[in-house]
Amino acid sequence: MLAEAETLDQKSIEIHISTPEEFNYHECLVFLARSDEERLHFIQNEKIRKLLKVGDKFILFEVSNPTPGHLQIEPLNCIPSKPDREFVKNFISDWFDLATDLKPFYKLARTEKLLNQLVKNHFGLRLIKIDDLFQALCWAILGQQINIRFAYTLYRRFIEAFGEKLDFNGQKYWLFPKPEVISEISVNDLMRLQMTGRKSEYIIGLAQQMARGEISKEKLLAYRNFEKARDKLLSIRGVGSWTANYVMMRCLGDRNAFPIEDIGLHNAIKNQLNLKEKPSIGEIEKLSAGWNGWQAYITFYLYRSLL
DNA sequence: TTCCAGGACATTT
DNA sequence: AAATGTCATGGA
Repeated sequence: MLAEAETLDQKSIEIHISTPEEFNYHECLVFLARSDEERLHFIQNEKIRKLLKVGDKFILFEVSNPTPGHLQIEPLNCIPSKPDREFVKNFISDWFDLATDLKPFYKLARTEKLLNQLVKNHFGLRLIKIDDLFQALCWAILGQQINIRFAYTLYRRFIEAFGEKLDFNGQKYWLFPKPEVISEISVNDLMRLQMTGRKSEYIIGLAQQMARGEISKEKLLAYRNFEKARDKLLSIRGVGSWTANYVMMRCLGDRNAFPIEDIGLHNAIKNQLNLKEKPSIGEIEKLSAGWNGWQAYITFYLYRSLL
């Protein structure tokens, strides 16, 4: 298949996306490269490879930033149709949150020491999104009350056990498992991966709700009201305030989402301000009084500061 | 070995 | 309502 593609003009199948002024590819790459257990994208030589499935077609592509101001996306395993190219383009734009104008955030940052440091250190970092709602919720549930490193181990095992994959030139590229698959497995199937009984129940219950169509990203976005979407998320067993806000931030694009109970957030603030102890929720509420509209971005920048 | 980790839920006061 | 206990395992 590649040979066939190579006989064609490669330029004709490349996709280009122009990037805003406040965009730094490398800053985003550092976040994406934070774990070697990652299976949903593959980074090598500043290039990102990712697999998507559109209908029943696999599309494997490579993202790079050859010159400032735009991203280049090169399909590797196929010659996508025009609608598929548009799909990939939209996916990348959402993944790197390219549509958000960061100028007001950076203007706000000049007024506060904490924000000023973050923006100075990570200029151009975008809030890396998790497109798939089931994936975002599972990742958050896995991350509850355990260290991120172990959460990543569980995440990798889950993907390798139940996800689809494409072999391409000796490398495996994975897709996140589908709710329809996970809704059919047993708690023991997940406990074998070292998940706790609780987490296993949460994830299977969630998968069943999503497989039945009771919960979907489309339905949540159709509310056009983040409060209602949050309430719906909170109705899911295993989803509390932290998880709901985390998913609002990483998947649904709510810039006001603020997982204020987040231990990582607490540690990041402690580091940035050289505090002796982690700040209390009350202290963070005071500290964040002027962050309206940018809580999600600030949280993401604080996560980045921990790497 | 102890304590903690990007919490949620059930139980007890 | 608010505090306390439980889940449960790897990592530092």
